[in-house]
Amino acid sequence: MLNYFINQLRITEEELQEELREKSSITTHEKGALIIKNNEYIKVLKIVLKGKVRVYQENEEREILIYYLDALETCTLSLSACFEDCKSTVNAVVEEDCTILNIPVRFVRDWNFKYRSWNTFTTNTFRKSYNHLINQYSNLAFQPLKDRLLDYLISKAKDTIINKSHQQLAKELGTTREVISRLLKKLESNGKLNLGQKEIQILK
Amino acid sequence: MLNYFINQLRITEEELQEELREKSSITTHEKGALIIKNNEYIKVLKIVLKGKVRVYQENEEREILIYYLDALETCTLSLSACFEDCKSTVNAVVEEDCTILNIPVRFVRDWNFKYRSWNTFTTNTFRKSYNHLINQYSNLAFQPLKDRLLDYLISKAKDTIINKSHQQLAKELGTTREVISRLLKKLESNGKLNLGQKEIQILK
DNA sequence: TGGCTGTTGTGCTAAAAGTCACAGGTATTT
DNA sequence: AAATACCTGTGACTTTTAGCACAACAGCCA
Repeated sequence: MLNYFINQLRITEEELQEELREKSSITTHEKGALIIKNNEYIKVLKIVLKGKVRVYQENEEREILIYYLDALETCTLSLSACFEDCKSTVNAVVEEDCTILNIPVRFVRDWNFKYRSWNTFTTNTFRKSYNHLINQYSNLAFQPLKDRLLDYLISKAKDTIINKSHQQLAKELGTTREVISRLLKKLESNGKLNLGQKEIQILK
Repeated sequence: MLNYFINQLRITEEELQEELREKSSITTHEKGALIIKNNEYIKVLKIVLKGKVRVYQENEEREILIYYLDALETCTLSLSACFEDCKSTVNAVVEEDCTILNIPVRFVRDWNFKYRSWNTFTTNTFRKSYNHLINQYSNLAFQPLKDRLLDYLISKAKDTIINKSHQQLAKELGTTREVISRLLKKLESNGKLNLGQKEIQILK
């Protein structure tokens, strides 16, 4: 499992491979587990080896999705915290049973200048996340909810089907259930999708 | 001017100081100049030494502010582009006459692993920008325009006065002029501010 | 002075999004 | 089968934001 990570990230330095084996730990978590909590100190960098994690902010009754972590992705906010002790401003919950690589923050910082492949990894993580977030931000600013909803469904559909309740969608898009239900109905009558019980099928 | 930058960023490596002197150039721009254009290739990293620059995205008639660059701040999107050739997705316009340090992208990338102080600089730039953007994003998602407007005015006020037209504010917040005019009137009658011609005074 | 441009105020209307209330459906558990 | 929890649909209403139209005023300059 760790070797998979080392290969995928092209970590060629023997010494870093050794450090990773020694200093990191691997944990598994079941769907629904809360693995990062708002306002708690971040002590380890979490990298998803397998499964899926949802990272979101909450505000009273509302939530908004920040990003999903898929296999081989890293929580950028934790990465950021590695360079300066700070508390988390987000929550992370397991969406699909997952295996996680945990690296104590002090090593992450040290390795950044010590190993070239690690430096590439952290830089790329920041870059990708930053670009992704800019897109999210500008969609939120410019696009009506209806469009954001459809885009979101398309991006999340595995082979055209999404198995999420309206309530879940509402939370991820930062709105309320009724609004989503109505928009979905409208999209259905426009022939964009079919609605079922906890199932949405994108057409075409 | 360059020495000021070198000092402020604690660039202690003699060799890097030398490279900076050799390879970067300094340019000056007047208020209103467009120094980064959407959809053009990014060839140099721009660091503001003096003055102020506004970075924004546009979408037909609307705009939305991404960030302001003040003295010693760096355009994070250009920094990101240094690690992979790509086009700009934003515009940058000079708000206050400014002096800019330009560093060709290839050096920025090379220095990242060569000089520790440069590595610290790029990492911190990413971190700060990422955190800032997360905040912007979550404000946009959770706060009504009225609150975002007031927060924005407070953050932009030099000694309680802002000299911007309603139209400008509307653009920076991604909305329209009439909406801003009305919200400002409401804030005025709630005793939060005083309105004048191209002048807003925050009270208390 | 008069014309031009940019700025601000505001009435009216509409669209988008959110809130409340309630009805009926489905799935699971006991 | 009954109870429970979740899920979906929808009417009626409010609030927020947007769009159009037009009036008034300020600042500049020819």
